[in-house]
Amino acid sequence: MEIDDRLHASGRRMTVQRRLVLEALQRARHHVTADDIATRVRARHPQIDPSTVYRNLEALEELGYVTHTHFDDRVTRWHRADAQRHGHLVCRSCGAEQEVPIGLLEPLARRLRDEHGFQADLAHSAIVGVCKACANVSSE
Amino acid sequence: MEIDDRLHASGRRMTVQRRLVLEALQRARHHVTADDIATRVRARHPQIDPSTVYRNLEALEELGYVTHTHFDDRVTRWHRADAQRHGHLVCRSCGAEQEVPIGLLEPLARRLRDEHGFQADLAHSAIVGVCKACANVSSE
DNA sequence: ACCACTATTGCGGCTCTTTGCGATAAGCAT
DNA sequence: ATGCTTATCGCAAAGAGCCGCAATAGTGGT
Repeated sequence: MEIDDRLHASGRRMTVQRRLVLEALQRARHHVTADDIATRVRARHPQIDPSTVYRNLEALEELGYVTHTHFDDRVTRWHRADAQRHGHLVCRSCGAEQEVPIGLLEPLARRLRDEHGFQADLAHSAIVGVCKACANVSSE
Repeated sequence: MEIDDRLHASGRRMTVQRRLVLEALQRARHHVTADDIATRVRARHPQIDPSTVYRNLEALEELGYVTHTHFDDRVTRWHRADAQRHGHLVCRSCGAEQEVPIGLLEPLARRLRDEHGFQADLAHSAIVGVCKACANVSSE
């Protein structure tokens, strides 16, 4: 189903602003912040308010078209929902980011579901820790 | 080792402000926001600036005396580092919070360590998902 | 007790994000 | 095309957190 139809089906409207946010997200490969998007959109259309970008990301997320992930610097990053789902590892020492297959996180998700009835979304927040490189340095 | 000594050993000083932040954290049982602390401290000592509280929490964290955890709302919560470590489950639908024993998260941490050399701190960010109650409601 | 050194503070200001509100403009019916 | 309803927008302001800077005050040495 087309984006426009999905918007309409949920009682929303397609606006110029909405389309621009969407396009910016299409072009962005991965993990961009709302501020990034706002900056890109405003580069060509300065009259568009940042808050509009934030609100549109939210709307598009409710529609299931985009998703956000929390990284450690408490910055939210957005990407298209059709991208391959994956977990994120972030090093608290050097900031390096690494992606891991979602399957790796599955066992924990299953256990939380079985033992607590909790349907965890383990890709929603990055996993913070110390990466291999930094661990080696600090143990020398 | 006493807090004062640890401070000195790291080239820091013990100040009135530092002590007040520390005391506020002692009294607070769990998971308070920096703003909570600031408000409590400022109730009796209005001249203490909020930014000082933020800086002190950071300093005390580097010392290993306090820790912070990210919940799903973008507010960071702090607690004493000597408290029992545990994971957090947060429902994205109703906001309910639940604690789970850290042991539950261990298998994943071990796997990340073994397969990626990554020392994960799985208690650092809350795990977001849908709690049992909300899952039941939405499936009815 | 006094000094010098510098960690820390309070203040002002700035960034990123969210929210309230009146104005604007999609999308539907006529 | 025209009007109506109301989703959405732009703007202003607030909230959370951070940072630079000049003034203040712990600390260790004399």
